[in-house]
Amino acid sequence: MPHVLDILEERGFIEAKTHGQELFDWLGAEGRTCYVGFDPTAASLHIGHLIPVMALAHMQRCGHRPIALVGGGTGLVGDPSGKTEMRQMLTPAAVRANADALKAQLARFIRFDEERALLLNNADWLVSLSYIDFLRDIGRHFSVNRMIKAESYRMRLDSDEGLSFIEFNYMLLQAYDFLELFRRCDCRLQMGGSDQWGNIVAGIDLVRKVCQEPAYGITFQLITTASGAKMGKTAAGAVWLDAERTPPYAYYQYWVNSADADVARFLALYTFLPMKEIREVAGLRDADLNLAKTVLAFETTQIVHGRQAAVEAMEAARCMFGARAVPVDLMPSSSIPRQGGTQGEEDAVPCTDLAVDAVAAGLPLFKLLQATGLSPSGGAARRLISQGGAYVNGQRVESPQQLVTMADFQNDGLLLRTGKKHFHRVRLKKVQPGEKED
RNA sequence: GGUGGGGUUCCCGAGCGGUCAAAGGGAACAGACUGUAAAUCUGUCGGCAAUGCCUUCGGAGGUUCAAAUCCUCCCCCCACCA
Repeated sequence: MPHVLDILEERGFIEAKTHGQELFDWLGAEGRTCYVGFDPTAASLHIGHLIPVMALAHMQRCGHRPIALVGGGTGLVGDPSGKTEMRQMLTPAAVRANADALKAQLARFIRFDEERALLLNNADWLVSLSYIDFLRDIGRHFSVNRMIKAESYRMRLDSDEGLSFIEFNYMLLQAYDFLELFRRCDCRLQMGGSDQWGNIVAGIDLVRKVCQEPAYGITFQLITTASGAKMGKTAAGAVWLDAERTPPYAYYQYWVNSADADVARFLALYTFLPMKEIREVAGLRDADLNLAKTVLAFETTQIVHGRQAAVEAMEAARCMFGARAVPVDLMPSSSIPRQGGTQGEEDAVPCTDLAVDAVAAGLPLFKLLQATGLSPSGGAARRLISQGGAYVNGQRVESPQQLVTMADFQNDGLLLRTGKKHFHRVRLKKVQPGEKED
C-alpha cells in the first residue's frame, strides 16, 4: 500500500508538517488515528472544507482511522485564527443543529461503520469543564508571551478591532481537544488548514507536556483559484455541499467553470482519480480541456450528491451547452458515462411553474426574468434585454417590451437564458377552476 | 469617565448646503472575441409598466425654497488619556 504522506504530498495537499521523518515512520504502520476539527458555524459544509475532508478520506483509504471532530464546544467560542473580524456568536441550540447536519455530510466521504472512522463532538468534554480546574490543569502549560506571538493571532492583535478574551482562549480549547483525543483514542495526528498551525502546535505541545508522548501535525495548502479568489466563493455566496443551499446542478456548474490552469490541480485535490491519469490532462489544450473539466465536475458532484444527481447535472449541462461526450481513453478510472446519454434531460436545470392564465394575455418578458430570479429586479431585466443578454428558446430577445405568449411554449415548456450560461426552464401549469395558485 | 477622529450605495473609498442616485477603484452582470476558460475592449451596475416618480449616505428630530453635507439628542466603532 502506498504511504499516505506520499499521496497527500503528490496530490498537493500539504503545506507544512511537524517531525518530518518521525511522522512518516509513524504513519508507516496501519491503523493510525488522526483527526480534523470542523466548527459548526453553519448548517452545512462548503467547498472550502473539502480539502481536510478529502485528506481524512485518503487516510481511511490507506488503512488509518480518521476522526472527524465536530466542534460543538469550540463552536460556542469561535476561532479567531486568520480572521479579521470576530465571529458572530451562535446559540447553543444552533450549534447543536449545525453539528448534526455536518455529520450527515461527512458520511459522504468517510465510512463510519464498524469503528473504521469516528465522529465525535467536543461538546462532550468541553461543555462540562470546570473553569478553575481547567486553568490549573491546562492553562498553566500555556505561555501568554508565546501565544501573542502566534501568527494566527497577529492579524487581530494588529487590528483596530482587537481580540476578545473568549477568542484568546480558543487555542487552549483546541489544544485540549487534541489531548483528549490522544487519551481516548490514541490519536497522535491533527490536520487542518494552514491557519490552524498555531492551534495544532499548541495541542502537540500540550500532549507532550502532560503525557510525555509525541504527537504530530499537518497543515494543508490554502487553495485559491487561478485568479486568486478563495475556493468556493461566488457572488451569490459560498458553494455549499447541502443540496438545499446549492443544488447539484449549480454545484456541478461551479466545477465545470474552473479555470484551465486549475483543472489538473483540482482533479488531484478533489477527486480520487489516479495521479497517472491526471498528469495526462496536462497535455490537453484549448477546448479539449473542457472534457477534463467535465470529469472533474462529474466526479466531485458524484461524491457529494451521489451518482444519480451527478448524471442528471451532466446531462442537463450537455443538453444546454451541447458539450461533447467524454472519450473512453480520457481518465479511464472515472465512472463518468461516456456515451451521449439520453436526449433532453433538462430536469436538473432550475425550473419555475407558471399558470396558463398569467401567460394567456401576454406576459412582459422582463417580468418573467424577474420572477424566475434570473434578474434581481425588473429594471435589471430591462437593461439586460436592451443589452442583448436575454434569450427565449435560444432566440435573442430584441425589445424590452416583448411579451411572452402561448406561442413561445413548446410542450408546455420554455427555456430562458441570460448571458452565456444561466438557464431557467418555465413550465406551463394548468390551473383547474377553483384551484388556487400560490 | 475625559479628549479627539469616524460611521456613505455589495466591498474599499471620495463628497461636507443646490449641478448627488452620490467621483474613483474592486466585485458582479451583459456584449464583442471564444471553449460554459483566461486576457482584452465596450456597456451596465438603488427601486418603479420609468424622458418622470419614489427610497437611500448609523438612528430620531430640527434649520432651510433646498440637507449625505448645517444644528440638537441618541446609538455604535477607533485612538490617546484616566
